[in-house]
Amino acid sequence: MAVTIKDVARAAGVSASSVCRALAHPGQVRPETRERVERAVRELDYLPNRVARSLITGRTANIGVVLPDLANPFFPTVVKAIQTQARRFDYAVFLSDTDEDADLEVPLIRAMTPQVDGFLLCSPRAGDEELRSFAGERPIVVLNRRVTPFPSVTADGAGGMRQATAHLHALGHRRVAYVAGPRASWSHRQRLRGLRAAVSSYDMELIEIGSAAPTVEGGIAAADPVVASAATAVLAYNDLIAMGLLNRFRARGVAVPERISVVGFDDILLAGLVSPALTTVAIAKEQIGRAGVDLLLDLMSGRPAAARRVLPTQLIVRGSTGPRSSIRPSPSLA
Amino acid sequence: MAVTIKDVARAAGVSASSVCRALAHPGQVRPETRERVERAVRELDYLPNRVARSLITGRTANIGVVLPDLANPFFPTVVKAIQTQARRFDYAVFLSDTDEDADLEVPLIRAMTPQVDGFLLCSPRAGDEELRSFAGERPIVVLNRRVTPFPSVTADGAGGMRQATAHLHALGHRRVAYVAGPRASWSHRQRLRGLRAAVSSYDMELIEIGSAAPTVEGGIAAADPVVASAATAVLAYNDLIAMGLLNRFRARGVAVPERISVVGFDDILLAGLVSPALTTVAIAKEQIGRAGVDLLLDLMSGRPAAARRVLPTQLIVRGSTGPRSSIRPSPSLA
DNA sequence: CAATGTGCTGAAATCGATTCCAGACTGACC
DNA sequence: GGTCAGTCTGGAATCGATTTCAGCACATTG
Repeated sequence: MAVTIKDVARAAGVSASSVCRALAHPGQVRPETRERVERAVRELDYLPNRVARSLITGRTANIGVVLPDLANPFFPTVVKAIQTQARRFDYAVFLSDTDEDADLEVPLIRAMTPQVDGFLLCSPRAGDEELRSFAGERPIVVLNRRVTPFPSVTADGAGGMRQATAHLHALGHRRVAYVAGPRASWSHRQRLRGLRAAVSSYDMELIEIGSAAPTVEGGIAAADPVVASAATAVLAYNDLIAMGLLNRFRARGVAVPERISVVGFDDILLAGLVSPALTTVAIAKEQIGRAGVDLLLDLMSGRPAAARRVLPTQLIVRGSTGPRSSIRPSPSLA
Repeated sequence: MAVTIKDVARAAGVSASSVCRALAHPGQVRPETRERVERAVRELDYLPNRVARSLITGRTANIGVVLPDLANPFFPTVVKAIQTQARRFDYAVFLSDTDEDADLEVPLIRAMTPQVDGFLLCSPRAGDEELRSFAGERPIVVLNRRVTPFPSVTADGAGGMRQATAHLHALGHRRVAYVAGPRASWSHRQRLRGLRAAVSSYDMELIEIGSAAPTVEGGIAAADPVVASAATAVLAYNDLIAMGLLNRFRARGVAVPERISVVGFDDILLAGLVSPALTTVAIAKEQIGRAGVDLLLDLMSGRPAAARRVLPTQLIVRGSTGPRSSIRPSPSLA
């Protein structure tokens, strides 16, 4: 059985109240008492039970993290940053993966509520209204999405798309395709908006290819429509889709970047290691996690912090993009 | 404020005890009482506070997961499987990333103890003795390592190395290098043992290259010593190291697989997408997570289950391995 | 020397849910 | 109609830690 405050009290010859005070408010007890308690704590290897404490103080020292898919390398990086920053302030992390199922989000959040002091919702898929229903309950910070009235941390997706479009335009591309991400994804909508604006400002043509699962498989499935579209460059909602495209292009003998240029988004760990290395828009994933924790801590300690942090994105040019038509498009295409 | 059992009791016109009974032991209350309670529960949207419950029942319905590095794609896959299986039995997951710091493991486990019913330790780095000190406390299942007296789920690393070695031998390789993983890693030691045995049974030569961090950077750093060793094939502790090798080899113009064959371990998500695609030993990562949860559930419900599950591994041959010396080793090498 | 104040301490209440126990009520049976 | 068994309910205790409150001991001051 675990050591409780009573065991310490008995060992130190004082009451439980004094043990508690000695640990939580050392100034309120006599030095001698404090020493006896400290000795007993050391001897018994006592660690206060956070669960019991949380019933009184209402503070669990846990934060809940909800995200759509841990298999997408984007999220582990964010979670790791969250972990690291949370630990610095003595918070532990409760994790829930919804497997891209929007309907699972609300019940999961509800179930976690009593065990956490606040939530970091990473790229939540549930509707705005559903999320808003939690507004009164616990502090919530939303990552990679904006939902009034919650503070949020997002990346400048539109800016990233602008950079990518400028890059492709400079390489001579005039007809580009976009492989869309999940419709429920705010990031997707934001990126698409930015892309449309950039494309039209350059007077380029944009072909939007269905909604793909944000996975390698989604990219593989989208590859053939992309080729059929006769675009000379393709932007993917994220790196996994882009890698799926690369994979299918290679299998079909569609040369990258000679026949078609490919741009990803996120700059996940292995984006630079595929071949050709993936040109992509980098997001400061660690910063998102860190900033999210910071905002949440502000919120939980009552500071206002109704902020919206937008982090810059940065185009990383690698081998998967090149000048248009080093090779002529295949004749079968208009 | 959240709805408590008292609110429900008041709304239903019964005592808190009856509310509790109506929900937990429906047979013990009159049907009419049960209905009134159920109606009140629905109207108030009441959800029992798991934290408070756990103080009495000693059951938190949480399981703790501790792992060394979420940035290694191997672990998110395992964690996702754990999540999925845990949710099926109504358990939530507490996650802790130790950042490969063995000294962090013990305090983290201790801190989590009161909030979880049991632990899944993934590839723990702490010493056997330290881990054993938790033997009395909470049920523990160890993944990717064996520590008496805990049940464990491991992959057959030695078998995987045997398959990989046979593959390389069949391709004509006689002098192979191994890029070691973290010394504290049980998997590393197990794989090395299997590799040594296999290599000597084939009468091949083995060059062991220092201990590398199990990351892309670790692989990049190990690449030059590998080239200098004049081995015609290299096995890496894991896929990340292997990818680092591929990356550095390409940068140096060392052709893969012509000049040197590369074999990874784990078969992480993107192993098949790099170029050349990585030959690697696949581990049933999802099965490890699932089996771990199953074992832990057995343990937590008092069933004995002092089992050691060993899952098979499977060599996946891709483009990074080929016949020896399609190109002669460079003359600078013996 | 009494009155007032200060510093510490322990008992008791609290958090929310659960469980044990005693008592109330119903129905059956003699 | 009275007794007994059985069913159901509410009150109280419990889990472990925290906090409030009252009281004790000692010191200071008039």
